[in-house]
Amino acid sequence: MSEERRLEVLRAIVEDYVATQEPVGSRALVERHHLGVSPATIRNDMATLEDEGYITQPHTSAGRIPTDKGYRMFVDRLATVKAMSSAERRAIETFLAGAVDVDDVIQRSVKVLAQLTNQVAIVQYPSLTRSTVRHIELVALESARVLLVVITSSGRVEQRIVELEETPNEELVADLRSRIIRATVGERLPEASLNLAEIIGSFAPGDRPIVTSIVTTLSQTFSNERSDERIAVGGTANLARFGTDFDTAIRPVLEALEEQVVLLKLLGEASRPRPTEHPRVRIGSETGHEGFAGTAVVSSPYGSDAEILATLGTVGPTRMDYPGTIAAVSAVARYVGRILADG
Amino acid sequence: MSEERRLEVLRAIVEDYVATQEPVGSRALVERHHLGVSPATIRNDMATLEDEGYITQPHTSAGRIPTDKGYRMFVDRLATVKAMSSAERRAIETFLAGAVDVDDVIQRSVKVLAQLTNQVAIVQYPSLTRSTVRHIELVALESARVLLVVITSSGRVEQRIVELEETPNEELVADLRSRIIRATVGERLPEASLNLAEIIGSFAPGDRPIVTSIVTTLSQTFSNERSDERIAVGGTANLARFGTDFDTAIRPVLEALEEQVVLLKLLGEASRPRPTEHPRVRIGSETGHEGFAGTAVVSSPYGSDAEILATLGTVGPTRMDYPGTIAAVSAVARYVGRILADG
DNA sequence: GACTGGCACTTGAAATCCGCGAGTGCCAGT
DNA sequence: ACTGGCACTCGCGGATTTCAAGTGCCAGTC
Repeated sequence: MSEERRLEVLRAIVEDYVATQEPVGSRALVERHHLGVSPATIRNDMATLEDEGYITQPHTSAGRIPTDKGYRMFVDRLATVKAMSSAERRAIETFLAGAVDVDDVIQRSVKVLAQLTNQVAIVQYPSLTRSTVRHIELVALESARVLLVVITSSGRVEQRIVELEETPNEELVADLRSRIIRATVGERLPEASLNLAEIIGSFAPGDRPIVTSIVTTLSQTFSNERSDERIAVGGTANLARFGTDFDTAIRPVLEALEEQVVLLKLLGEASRPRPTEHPRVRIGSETGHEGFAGTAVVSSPYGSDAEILATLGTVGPTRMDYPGTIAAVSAVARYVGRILADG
Repeated sequence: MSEERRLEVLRAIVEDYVATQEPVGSRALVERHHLGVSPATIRNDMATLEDEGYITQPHTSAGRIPTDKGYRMFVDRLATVKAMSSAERRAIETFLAGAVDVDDVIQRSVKVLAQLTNQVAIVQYPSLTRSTVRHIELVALESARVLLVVITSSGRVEQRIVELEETPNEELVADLRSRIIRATVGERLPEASLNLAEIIGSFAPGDRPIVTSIVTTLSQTFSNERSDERIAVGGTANLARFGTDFDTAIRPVLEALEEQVVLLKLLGEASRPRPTEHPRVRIGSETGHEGFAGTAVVSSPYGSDAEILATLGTVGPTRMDYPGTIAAVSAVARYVGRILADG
């Protein structure tokens, strides 16, 4: 029996199972896919595939369903790339282009990704640590308060209000402002943070207290882990597709979706390994998260050629349309990256 | 048979049903609550209560469960207020006080509210239209771009970048900045928006194009509906409590949670009617949203004494712990209001 | 008149049983 | 290497039964 046909059978099983959600038997297989052989032959192939761990039967008298290993094989070697239609591409592009600010871009990305894939979509906000400083503004407010505004290359704006001991005079603020700008604009945030430390020394000792508290607050803002953690989630209504048993299938995912830490782990590792062309796919236990049996994550970094801003992706049942999902994630990542890179 | 005892029975039924999630029969009732009468007597009361529409039986041979009308009666006249323990109050307060910015306050509120109530929590961001302008800053960026930053009384910061035809000179920007500040600071956003319109005329015709595009962008920002629509949702894993049937019980709620419009309607109407001390409770059809049968919303406006900033609340099954939920919503609203009012 | 004990009746939920059919593995034959 | 045939397995759906919780009502008591 040929290795080649056996893989063809595996592909057929995955496709049918994804389409019907039901275990697929040898008869149905030959009927729907014109493999030129009889059911009995297929049965032999299936037995071998089962021995090799690619498929399994839920119970003796049922058809086969793919295992995680089976899906893995499908994704790696069998799936044919399914490009988005140009109409779809244009729809995504114009929908995203209509956004008014970064927040809006992210919101729209989540929405469009959820709709395209019929899955749960998650989009990480552009990372701060990976962006550069575009501009910084100091604004003296009433009663010894100063507002700090930081604009990053990705268009994100962070602000912070500093409470001072005494109201600083205008020249000091102006001076400080221009020095800060000189020291940080164009730098990546971690470097900018370092440069800031040196500024303090250049001021008269009398001004030090004020300068120090402003600079340290700014520095904290640059290295703020929390703001790296922002993530938007959408399409949770699609959780229905995960299965009927709430407690084993749906609940764990819902809980994970509320734990940014978990989400970040799921997304964060997407960018690291071999820089694949395609989005990264993790199936079942590959997600490294228990309760995610039966769940697969498709994720892709986004950004410009020069820098990766963050990651986005979808979470769905392992029995998903991989080619379609991969295409959608990939397309959305491309457009979001393009839009946010321009600012 | 006394009216008084009948209401006592209703209260007992609600409490037991909320606790056990199971229809409650006459025997169980007399056992758990020391009403000094026999099951038979209770049965008579129950028959009457059923005639009056406060309770119903799912099927003939089962116990009774409260109807929406029954819950309504319970909430209005039977529920005893359950204050939060001072430990709980302190926990809420310190947790919320740890927030670094408005965004963080909202995130934390959602989290704490969801945890306290074991329900889905929703918190609306402070409304723009109801706040006043605290400060406005214009910053000339590179290449004919100007950054607008608006700080509102509630601490929210909105920013927008304007692309101009040509780079404005510094004096113009400074002049415009001070006039804008004079015209808007301290005003509510809608009024500020009106005042802005008058500014344009006071500039030399040559400067009009630049002034106009800046001012109109600002004006749009003030009246931006979208930013009023921001809502944070949390505790969706608690949806499990809604019931076991995903499609009829959980799905509709999940879908509603993704539709800000719906959420806003649910929350938005909380502030309008008779200004009750307590949070507003809407039960089942009272939510005015189909698919919300079996669902109740507890919501409360928050803000300072002077102004209402926005609304927050929880969504849960009608069989919820009303006293506890009301207390939690009320407490969180109070603390969030206090924190955001200070800025 | 209000309450109670007793009793016949209803009815859904859980347990049990059964037949059907899809699907399998294996074997002998081409 | 493939195929047709066949005996076998076994879960699912439907029907049937049992069980017990709960009710409504009535006659009797305080």
